Amino acid sequence: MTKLPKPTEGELAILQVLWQRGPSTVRQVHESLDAARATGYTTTLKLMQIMAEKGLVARDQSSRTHLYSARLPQAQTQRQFVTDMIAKVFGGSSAQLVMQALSTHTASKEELAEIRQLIEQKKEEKKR
Amino acid sequence: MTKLPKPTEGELAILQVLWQRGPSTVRQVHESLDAARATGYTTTLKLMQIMAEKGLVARDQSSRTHLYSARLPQAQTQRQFVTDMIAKVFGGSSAQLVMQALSTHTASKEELAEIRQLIEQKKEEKKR
DNA sequence: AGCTGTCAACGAAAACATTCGTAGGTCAAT
DNA sequence: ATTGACCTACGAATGTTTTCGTTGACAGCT
Repeated sequence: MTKLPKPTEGELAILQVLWQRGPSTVRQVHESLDAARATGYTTTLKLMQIMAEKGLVARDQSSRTHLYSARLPQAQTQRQFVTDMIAKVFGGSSAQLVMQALSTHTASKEELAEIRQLIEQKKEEKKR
Repeated sequence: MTKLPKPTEGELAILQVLWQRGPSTVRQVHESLDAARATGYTTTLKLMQIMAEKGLVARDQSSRTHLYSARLPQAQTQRQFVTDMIAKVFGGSSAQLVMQALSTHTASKEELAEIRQLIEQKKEEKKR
């Protein structure tokens, strides 16, 4: 298993769509992106072709309009970015990242409860 | 007030040093970086000059060896990156980012307590 | 058969980021 | 006054990412 490269910004935007929609054609992706990125169709196509080369996406060529799907699980990519960011922006402190995220971006009551539960669990683990 | 551009990777590494050390010369920054980045002195210099142009750092030219300092508070930059990342990698869900960070990167007991406290506070706010 | 709209492929330009060599200035010690 | 160490400035090469124009193929319609 060759390690896949870290997606660039543009690639990330595409992955986001693929994760959300599941396997999609270039046109579908391009249209989903349209709001966020003002860019031509061939740009999206090219990017997706490059991603296929890199192995970031799988491509089904059986019909004329190819079907692309993400090869990386979303969670794994998220982990990669979080790790990177903790090192590069938070000087290694994951707690600082969490605090920053929590204090500026409010979560719902349910989410807060979920997070709290995770913390309790972590604390239990510490005791042992 | 002109909005400052998002720092690139290399710039971030330099900012990191400036935040930690306070105002520093190019040499000091370069030496601090040395472990992490295998790059020549003039590369660091150039990067810092560019950052000065962009407004990311302030430069005191009064003595021959210039003194550079970060113009952005660390917390503000962290906020910028977190916000960006929530949008681009977590599809807008801050809670997911927090969960991801907490579950893969363990924090100390004290930090966990601190985070928990912040959550309790948030929950109180929700009630009102 | 000829037209039209849609597609993938490709190549090249443009934009951006990183790297370093070289030159010229200043300062202090010899 | 010359040398050597150290500094900034500048310009150019390299590398990476993004962008798009053009081409040729295919499919459906008239």
